[in-house]
Amino acid sequence: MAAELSLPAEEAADGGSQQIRDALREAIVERRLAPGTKLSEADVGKLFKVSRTLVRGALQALSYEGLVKVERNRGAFVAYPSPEEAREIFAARRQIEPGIVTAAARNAAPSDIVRLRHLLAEEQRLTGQRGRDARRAEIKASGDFHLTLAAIAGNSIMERFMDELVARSSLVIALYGQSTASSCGHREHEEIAAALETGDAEKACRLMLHHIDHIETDLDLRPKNGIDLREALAI
Amino acid sequence: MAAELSLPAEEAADGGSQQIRDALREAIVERRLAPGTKLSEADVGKLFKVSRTLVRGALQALSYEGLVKVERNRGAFVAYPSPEEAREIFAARRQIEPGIVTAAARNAAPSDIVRLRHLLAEEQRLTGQRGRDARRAEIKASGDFHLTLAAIAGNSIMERFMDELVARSSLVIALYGQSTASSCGHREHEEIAAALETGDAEKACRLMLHHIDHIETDLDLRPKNGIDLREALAI
DNA sequence: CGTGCAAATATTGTATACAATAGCCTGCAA
DNA sequence: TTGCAGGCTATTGTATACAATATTTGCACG
Repeated sequence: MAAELSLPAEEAADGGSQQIRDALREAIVERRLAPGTKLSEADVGKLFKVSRTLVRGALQALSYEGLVKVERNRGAFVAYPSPEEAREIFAARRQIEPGIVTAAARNAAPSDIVRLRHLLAEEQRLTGQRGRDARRAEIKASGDFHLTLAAIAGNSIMERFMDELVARSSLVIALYGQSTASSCGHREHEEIAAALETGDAEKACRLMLHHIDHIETDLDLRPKNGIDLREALAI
Repeated sequence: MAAELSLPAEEAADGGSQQIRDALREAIVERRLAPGTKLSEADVGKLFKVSRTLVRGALQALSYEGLVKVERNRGAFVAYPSPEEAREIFAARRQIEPGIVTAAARNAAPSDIVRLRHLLAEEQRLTGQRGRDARRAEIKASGDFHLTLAAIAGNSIMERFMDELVARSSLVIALYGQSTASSCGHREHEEIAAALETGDAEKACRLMLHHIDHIETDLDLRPKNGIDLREALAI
């Protein structure tokens, strides 16, 4: 019933709850777990061979970043963002990302540019491939571009905000994206990186805003009513 | 040992953990709980007459918004933001709040302006009073001004981000604020509200940035070494 | 055949019990 | 007196047990 969830067995210094959180998060962001999927505490616990206590902690954590919706006495579900939420997510990105790229343009060291270039190359490579796994990896790489920008910008708080927004965007695209093409225009990422390389913050900013617009334009934020039905039964 | 924590007994629809979280949050933001204070699970549990389970949930939640620091096998402490963190918090606010006021200027209905005016009046009233309680209430009112702006802006995600930033700012001011005067220049809030009332988004934006600058200028972000010492022993 | 109630089942909410780790205190030796 | 060693206590980490709440199933009745 539950999708396959690899447990990487990589132990961090923090509690085992963190590992569950990370595994679930990755599965959600990479869209292996569909929005609306129920995450039963007992089931997840059995998968990871831990008690419900730890699972609860992980689910609660994920609910704080909006990836999981917990309903009292009903359980946890992979978030199923409404069109309204989707709009808010992208509105938030439009408010936040210009500041990020501006700061990134100011801070970027040559090594940062290299890092970005590597990401873009990887993304490019994956674009050429076929198959579900390649698509997943591409989704991840595409998100990582934005997250790397946030890291370069050098404000860990903003970075965390972006983390949440990118993850939730992935859910939204999974639900409302219509173009068969990749999640994000890869070409636009390249242009942004180029602007950053030349230190042209203003241009990078503008490109980023266009980029976000393009992503959102590709969404079909419904009149669909099939969604509501499904939401009613799944959530 | 622990400061007095009122439990308002107001039951929300959500779990009892939420009430503990809210009570602790309020105590931290209003500076009744000093940064660095240890929050023992057993002690807090006894205060609220609940098991450690719920307390843990609350503490974990607070750690997600940066108000509490949880160290593995050591326990939870009221966050003790470093000067570096303080700078990041205000940098984030400078990146976020202009967008908020711009959106607020666009969205503000007359009733919103009324709400802001009420807040300002309350703030004004409290400024005139003396005593710790008045000071606490003033801190809260000052923060509420910024939060209300975020609410008016109409993006619940940005609102949550601001929630976190305002709360953490309160901690920073508690630690590094030096002016005996109130936390925030009250006068500046009034000017921002006035700009909003006339729909002058550009002006409101500019005033907000100045306002944030003023708050940060009032901080003494150390060469102090007493802080490090205290941090070493308390955290 | 459909509807509504009721017991049964399953799942979550909370508390408690047990395990593991950290910090402290005592006592001994140099 | 100082420094270290060892166990001792206190606190957190995790698992389990019990309680409360939803959901489902089955049956009776219209």
